[in-house]
Amino acid sequence: MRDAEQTRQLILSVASEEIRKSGFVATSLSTILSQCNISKGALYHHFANKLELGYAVFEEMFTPMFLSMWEPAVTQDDPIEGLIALFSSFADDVSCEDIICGCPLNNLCQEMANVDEGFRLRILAMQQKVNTLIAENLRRVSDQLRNDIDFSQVSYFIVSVFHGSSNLSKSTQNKALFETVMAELCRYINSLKR
Amino acid sequence: MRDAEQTRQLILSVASEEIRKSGFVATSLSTILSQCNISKGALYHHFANKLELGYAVFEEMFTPMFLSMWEPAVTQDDPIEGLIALFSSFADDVSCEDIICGCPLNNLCQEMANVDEGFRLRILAMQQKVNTLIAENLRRVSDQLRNDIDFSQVSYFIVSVFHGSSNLSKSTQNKALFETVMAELCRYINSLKR
DNA sequence: CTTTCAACAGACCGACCGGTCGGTTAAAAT
DNA sequence: ATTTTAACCGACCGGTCGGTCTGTTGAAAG
Repeated sequence: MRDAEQTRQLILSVASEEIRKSGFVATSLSTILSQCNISKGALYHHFANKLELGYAVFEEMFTPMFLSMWEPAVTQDDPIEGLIALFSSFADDVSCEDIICGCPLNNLCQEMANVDEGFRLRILAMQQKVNTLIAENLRRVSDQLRNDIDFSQVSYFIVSVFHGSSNLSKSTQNKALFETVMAELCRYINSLKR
Repeated sequence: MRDAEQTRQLILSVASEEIRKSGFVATSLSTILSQCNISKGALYHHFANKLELGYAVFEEMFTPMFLSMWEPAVTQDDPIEGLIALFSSFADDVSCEDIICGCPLNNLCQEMANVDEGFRLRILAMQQKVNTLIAENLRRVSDQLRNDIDFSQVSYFIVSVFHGSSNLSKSTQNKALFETVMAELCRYINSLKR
C-alpha cells in the first residue's frame, strides 16, 4: 500500500504542474495536498518546506524538460535546421493552454530570481547550460555560417526571442502572436548561414 | 494643508515604484501606506480596492512611461537609427537595479495576464499600441528597407527580444547579458536595411 | 459662528498562508 | 507475536493579507 517514492513523485508531479500554471508563490500547499489526496504531514515528511519542494520541482521536473527540448534540436547534424524545426513544430504543436502558462524557466526567472537566491542560482545555471548547448553546437558547424558570428551572443539572442514571445503571447491568450515571432526567429536563424 | 490630488499622486507614485520592484501581488497595501505615511482609510478613499489602484498605476504611470520610451525613437526621421540609439543608450544607461526589476509591462504581463482580465486587456492594448507604433514608422521608411519585411512581425520580434533579454538578465543580476543581447538586436535591426 | 462634507485615521474582521506537532497506522525486522 | 519506525494524518498556530466601518478633522460654504 504505502510507497514513499511514489508519493514523492506524485507530489512533484502535481506541484510542477501547479507551479507551471500559477507560479511558485501563488501555488498553495493546500491545493497540492487536495490534488494529491494526501495530508500536510505527508508532504512535510518528504520536503523540509515549500522552498525545498520548489527546488526539487525545478531540478527533477523542469530541468529534464528544458534539456529534452533544446538538446535534440542542436545536437543533430544540422543545428540550424534543428532549431528551425524546433521552433516551427513548437508553434504548430503548442496548445493554447501552454501559451497562457508560458515557459516555466522564464516564469520562475521573472518571479523568483529577485526573491530567492536558491532559485536564482538554479535558474542561472540552467540558462548558462542552455546557452552553452546552443553556442557550442553552432560553433561546431561554423564553417557553414557567417564568419562574424558571436556564438554566445547569438545563442542568448535566440533564447531571449523565445522567452520574450511566449511572454508577449500571454496577453492575447492565443498562439497567433507566438507563431508570428517564431516565423521571424526562423528567418533570423536562417540568416546565420553564409 | 489637505490636498486630495497630491495624496492621490503620492499613492500612485509609491505604488508604481513598489509594483515595479516587487510585482502587483507581492506589493502589500501596508507597505504603500507606511511609505506614504497615510492610513488605510486615506487609500480607500481614493481607490475602490487594490485592483483599481493597480489599474490606475498602469494607466497613469506605466503607460506614459512606455510611450515616452518608444515613441521618440521611432518617430524621428530615421526610425532604424532611432531604435539602435534607443537600445544602445538603454544598455549603457540602465542601472543594475533596473535590470533586476525588469520592464514593468513585461512583468505585469507575466504576473497578471492569466489572473485578471482587467490587467490582461490593458496590457494587450499597450502591446498593440507599441507594436503599431513601431510597425507604422518602419513602414514609413520602407523604401530604405528590404522589400520582404512583414512590419508587424518584425515589430513584435523586436519587442520580444527586448523583453526576453531583460527577463534573462534577472538571473545574472548585472547588465552584461542585457548589453550582449541588445548588441545583437542592433545588428538585427541594421539588417533590415536594404 | 455654525454647518457640512470631503479627506483621512485606525481598530477590527475573516480568509488564507506556510509551518508545527502529537498522534496513528502499516509494514518490515526480530 | 512483538517491536520498531518510516510514512502519514490533521488539528492547530502565528502572521499577513485585502477590505470594512465607525469615528475624527479640517476647511470651505452659508
